[in-house]
Amino acid sequence: MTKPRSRRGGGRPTIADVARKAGVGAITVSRALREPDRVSQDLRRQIQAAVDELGYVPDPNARALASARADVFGVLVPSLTNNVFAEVVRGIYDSLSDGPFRVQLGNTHYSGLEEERLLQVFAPQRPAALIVAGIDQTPTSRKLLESAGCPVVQVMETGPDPVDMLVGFSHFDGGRTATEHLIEAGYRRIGFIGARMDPRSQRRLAGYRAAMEKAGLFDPRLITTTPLLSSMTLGRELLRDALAKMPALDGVFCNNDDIALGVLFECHSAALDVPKTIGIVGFNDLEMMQAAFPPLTSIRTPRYEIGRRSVAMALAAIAGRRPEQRVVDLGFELKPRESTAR
Amino acid sequence: MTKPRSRRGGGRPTIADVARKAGVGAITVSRALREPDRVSQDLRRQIQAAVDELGYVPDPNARALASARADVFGVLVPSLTNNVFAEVVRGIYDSLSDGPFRVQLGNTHYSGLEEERLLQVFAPQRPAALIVAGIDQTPTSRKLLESAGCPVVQVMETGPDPVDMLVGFSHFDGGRTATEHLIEAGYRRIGFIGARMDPRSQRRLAGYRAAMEKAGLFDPRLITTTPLLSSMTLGRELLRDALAKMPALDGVFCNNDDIALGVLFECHSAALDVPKTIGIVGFNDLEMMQAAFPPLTSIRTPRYEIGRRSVAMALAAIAGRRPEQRVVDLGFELKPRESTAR
DNA sequence: CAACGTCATGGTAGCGCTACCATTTTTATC
DNA sequence: GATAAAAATGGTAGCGCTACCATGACGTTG
Repeated sequence: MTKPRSRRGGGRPTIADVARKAGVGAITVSRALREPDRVSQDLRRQIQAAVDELGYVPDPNARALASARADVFGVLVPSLTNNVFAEVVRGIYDSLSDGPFRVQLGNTHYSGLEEERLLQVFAPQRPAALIVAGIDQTPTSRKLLESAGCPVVQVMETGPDPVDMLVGFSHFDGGRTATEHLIEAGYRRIGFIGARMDPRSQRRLAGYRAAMEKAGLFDPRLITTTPLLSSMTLGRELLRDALAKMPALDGVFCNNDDIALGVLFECHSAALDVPKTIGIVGFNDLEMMQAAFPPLTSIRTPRYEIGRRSVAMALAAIAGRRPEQRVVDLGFELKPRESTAR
Repeated sequence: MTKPRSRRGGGRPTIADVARKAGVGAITVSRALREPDRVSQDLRRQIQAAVDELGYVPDPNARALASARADVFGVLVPSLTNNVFAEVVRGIYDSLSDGPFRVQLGNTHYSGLEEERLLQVFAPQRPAALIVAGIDQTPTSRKLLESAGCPVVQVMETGPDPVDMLVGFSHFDGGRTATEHLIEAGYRRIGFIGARMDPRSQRRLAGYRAAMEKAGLFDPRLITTTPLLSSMTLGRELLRDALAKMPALDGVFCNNDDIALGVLFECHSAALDVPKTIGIVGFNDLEMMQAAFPPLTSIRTPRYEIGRRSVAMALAAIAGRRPEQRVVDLGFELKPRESTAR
């Protein structure tokens, strides 16, 4: 009969059990697991054997309490269903899956207040790092991030004044490039169609406007937006609205690919030839763009790579090797396809 | 000058600080926060005032260690980018956002081994509940779930033998209903097109087969599948394959909506009239189905509701009110649209 | 009004781990 | 071979919280 376990806990082996079995001190077991280099090879082997035999797994809660640091990456994104963020999150998970870190994901619903609330929930956990989407945090959120006491990576955009580190690309340049492409292809009355005009969409719109003004083509009536959440159905509706205002429209730069696909379907439905009568450009270049008929031109954005890179930067900072480059611009790529091949 | 803080910890106020300020014992503060009913109104007020003044937030790690139970829901899904699971996850988050629970999300990549690994990571945290997608766990995973010591909800499917609780719908019936709809609409040489044939897709295929056999229409050459991850591009390719094998194909039931949309584009590209020449049915009824041209028939599945319901059941079980109904079938709904309106 | 139960509150002792410091052992240096 | 420096190991004392049990104040019952 074994000594009865203490009343609490689930009877799983603890570090003390391992230490006893291996004939060493508990602290040595702890070190062997976390900093193997600091323990002699002999003991390391003994300890590993004891760990394997007992099936010992460290308790992350106890570890977090004792070290005042949890092996958790806090991640805040505005949406879980938007494919764009889903891929960033996937990049983060893939980069973290073979290490000791867990992911704590929060959904801000594009709301600054919700972001504040979530940061307040995350902070007491003392996460190892924080990854947040966007650079438009409220002052409160920014303070919370600055005082989090861990590496912080803002993602999706570039900008001048990161809280700590920053990985993304320029939405302004993306919008401008897309619009210039339409202009070069010979389109003239080019509309902007956008839903859920979050800050990044606003910057794409600004890029659109810059390109249009430079070409002497700008007209405010070319812009059709809504604060509603983006969807393909909305893309169809918005194109109808745009055509009602501007029947002579001959091209559209869409806020994102969902809208673009809706626009394409509306063109089919109204028997408007793409690309002859109307040219279409989307944004993000989701997989569906090249599968569409006709294939749709879009701006490919490095979403997955942003996820991977943000983790790499955070891990480097945790390891004390803060990257010299605190702002990383991963760029984007115009993918011209039939929808703008006049 | 205040008494210097202990060397560790970040200097945030602890429960002892609150207790001192409120003039009560620490345990009473703990109770006031967790079970307000067991503390007199007077003390409750005093304590609340002290909490507010100090800005006290309980340390979740310490709490988890002391109570051998973390306020964490472990959630395992096969994919983060598949919109279907994204909506389940969104339902889970929305149901949990105003309570004390955090979410720990794991991506199994449709792999049983990965699922085992993740369960082994989750278990030591002593989560409050586990939500896992599917009913086809490996024996090891099943044992891990059974011995997790917390409510377990399997989601997305119905089935006879849940680990604990189960919320979903019948994929077999869904596949059969979709196929019967095509048959009733007058289609005869109805193909099945599917990618990434996970267990749920297999059951939809079985439903398709049952309907086809019952109508005397089954032919194995009508089935075109691939283990590759599903995408719209793949939908286009698979329809080409299917037509190469069976040029007389006059309808397709697609594994999921991505494939269906790819099939639609391929039809446009090959100038095949939908629904006259070919009828198309998808599965899940993502938003894009009704926005497509022509709008695509699909089987609407209660993804968001599955997420909500699974949390509701888990919370009830945590509160000691285990639902009498351990298996909940949320059903599905055929959404007939133009793509099958011959 | 004694005996008992119930309610409100508090003290003590951990939960399982690691930071900090002390001690011992080994290695490098002259 | 003495001395300093570095490496390896361990003991102690918490981290901040809650389970468990004890206490005292009240109300209820016959």
